[in-house]
Amino acid sequence: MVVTLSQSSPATKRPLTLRDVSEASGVSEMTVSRVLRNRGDVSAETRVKVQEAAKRLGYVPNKIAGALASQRVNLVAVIIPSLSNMVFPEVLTGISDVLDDTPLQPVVGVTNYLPEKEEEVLFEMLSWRPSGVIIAGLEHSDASRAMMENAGIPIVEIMDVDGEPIDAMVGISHRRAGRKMAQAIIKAGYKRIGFMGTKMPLDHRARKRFEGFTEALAKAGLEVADQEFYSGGSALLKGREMTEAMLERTPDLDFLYYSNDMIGAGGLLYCLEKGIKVPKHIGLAGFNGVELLDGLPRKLASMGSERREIGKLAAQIIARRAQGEDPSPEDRVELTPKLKLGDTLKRKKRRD
Amino acid sequence: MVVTLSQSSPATKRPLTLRDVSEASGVSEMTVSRVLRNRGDVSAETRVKVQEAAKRLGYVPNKIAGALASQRVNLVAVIIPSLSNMVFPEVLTGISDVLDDTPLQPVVGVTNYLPEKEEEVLFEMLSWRPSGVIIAGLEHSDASRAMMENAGIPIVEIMDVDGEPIDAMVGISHRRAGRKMAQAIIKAGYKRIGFMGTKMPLDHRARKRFEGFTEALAKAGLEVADQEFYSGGSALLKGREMTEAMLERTPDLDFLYYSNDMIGAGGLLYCLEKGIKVPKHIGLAGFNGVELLDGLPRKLASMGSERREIGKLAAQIIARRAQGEDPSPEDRVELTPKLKLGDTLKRKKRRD
DNA sequence: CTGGAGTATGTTATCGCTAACAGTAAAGTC
DNA sequence: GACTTTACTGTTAGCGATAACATACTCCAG
Repeated sequence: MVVTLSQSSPATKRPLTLRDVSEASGVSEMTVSRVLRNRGDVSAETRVKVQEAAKRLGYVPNKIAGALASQRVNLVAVIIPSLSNMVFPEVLTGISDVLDDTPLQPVVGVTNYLPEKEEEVLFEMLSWRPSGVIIAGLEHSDASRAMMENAGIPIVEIMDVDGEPIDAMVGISHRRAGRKMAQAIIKAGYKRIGFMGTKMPLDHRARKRFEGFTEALAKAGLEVADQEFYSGGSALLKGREMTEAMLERTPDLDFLYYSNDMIGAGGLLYCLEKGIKVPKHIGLAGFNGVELLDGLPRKLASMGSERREIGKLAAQIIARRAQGEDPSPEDRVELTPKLKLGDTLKRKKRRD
Repeated sequence: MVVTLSQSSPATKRPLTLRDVSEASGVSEMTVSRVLRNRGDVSAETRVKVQEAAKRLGYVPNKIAGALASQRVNLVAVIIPSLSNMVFPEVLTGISDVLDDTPLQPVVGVTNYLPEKEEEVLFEMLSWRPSGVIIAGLEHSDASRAMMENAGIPIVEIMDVDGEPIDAMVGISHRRAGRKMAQAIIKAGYKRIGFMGTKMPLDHRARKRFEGFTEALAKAGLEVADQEFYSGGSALLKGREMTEAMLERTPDLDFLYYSNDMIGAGGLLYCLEKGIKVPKHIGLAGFNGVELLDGLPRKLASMGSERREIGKLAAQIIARRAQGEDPSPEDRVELTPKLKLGDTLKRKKRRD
């Protein structure tokens, strides 16, 4: 039933090598190599001859061998905690945008927020001798740090700037972001504030936001009136459920701060459904400024985390270094997250 | 300010090789190699000695060299159209789940739905001589097909089964899925049906669903009463906007079929907001069965696309083949998408 | 105490490609 | 016309690991 139409396949199962192309086109392997990499002088005539032969045979160069011989690997290791949080694919997009204009290629590794897994992935990646590493976060195991310090390649730690980087760094201050949001909330006159977020032992950025948040509240003589943490599951649903539970438990809350937009959106939908007046009766805010929010009935207050830009800048640093540029102080960049009040945070001071 | 505590680094910038470990531990390179790969007989004594030296020096093996020498590369190329559509990260999760228990490692390439880009990515990936390829879709350029046919490695085409695979295949029939949804809609008694989806020249699966859908409608003497296509932007917002536009243009519609859940959710939120009675006045359905739906005020009718399972099965095929197993007819798997009526599709026949 | 079967190591020859260096012939320079 | 320079092509020697094949040394059976 299945018709196998094999290409002008050389019958032999052995994959093609430079030698095959060399023989087919009557020049040396070296010349073939030069044509295929477009490097060095080759006469137009032989160039065509070789290209034809390569195409006809269906030759695919062996980068393994090429990399070993040239001591150059055009890969950039990108290590992130997760793919299911849309934030990271967006960083990747930024990285790709930049690397697409260079010979470099991103290779992604996922750690699931586990330091041991990060160590593993890092080791695995470094063993391919990439041209650089882009890795989320500033917190790493000792072994991971050591590996990166000794790798002799550019390392860019992204997303976060609250800490000391190994080499380069591009991100925002999550502590500052938390503070800024707290200040906006306070300024709007809210007083009884609830917090919802992920269980944070390993999500350092969420933790730092929370710390900054409580710190700024404290400065204003306030504290978080209730809090709840979740892990796993559908974030939108969790946001809804946690909001319900919290409002039941602590009915006098007048503001809910969510550690990410997804649970924030769940909370918002819940409030709208229950007819709770937002932002008058209860104010809401999330974090990240995800695109999804644009489609909600009401715009959730949030703070952009600049992830696309972070990806771009990180990739640019790697690209520059790969071109031989030296490390510079400009390789440590702090971006400023933009506060968006949306429709869920009052704009003027509450008259009370 | 920065304290650089460099490992007992050998001062030299030159990366470590097997020889360094060999010298440090007083045995041959071969023995070191054996210890590090845990292969062949080595005395417990030397094993420890070598491991210590390797750790002390911070040695990271060079897989480039290893792969070249052993002619084995434990990478699996995974080629998908996009990362921003949550569907694909979920497939990746399935793949990782399985490959984590093997020595194999996924490497992801993204094509942005462009055949030329697919060709590029494929070429790039194959030049690393991976142990297998998992690629979305059955439609590829001639050059891409040729490359895969000649690569001499297992190829698993995923997501779709409406077509002839190069080698293995795991997916659902999108044509059938479209038909099935149409039948459910017809059975529920809806008659004036609108369709919204992505611009489809290159999204073959969306196209097939639409074809199956219209085909089944035709069989019942119906046709799509209105349709609209979008591209780019926030899907949730697009869903909202398109729904508004369509209901304005064709007010007598009684059902809206969305080619994915995200725009469906946007449409649902719009309808709820406008007080349109769902599913009585208007029925709604999407496609994919994404987790997000769980958090919506009303559950959107949808059809699961089994993507996690697809990823798993595909990875299992590659893993088996990598172990030397021969191709088998079981390597072509059609999964059955499950229809979920949710709260937006009437359950009984309309009395009219 | 000789031989065969293990263990535990070392040696040698690639793997497929590229850097570096060597030609060789044609063209340009003074 | 001898001497560079330029344009092209080839030769040689690795890159850093592993496969495959030695080579020692045990240990024990017969």
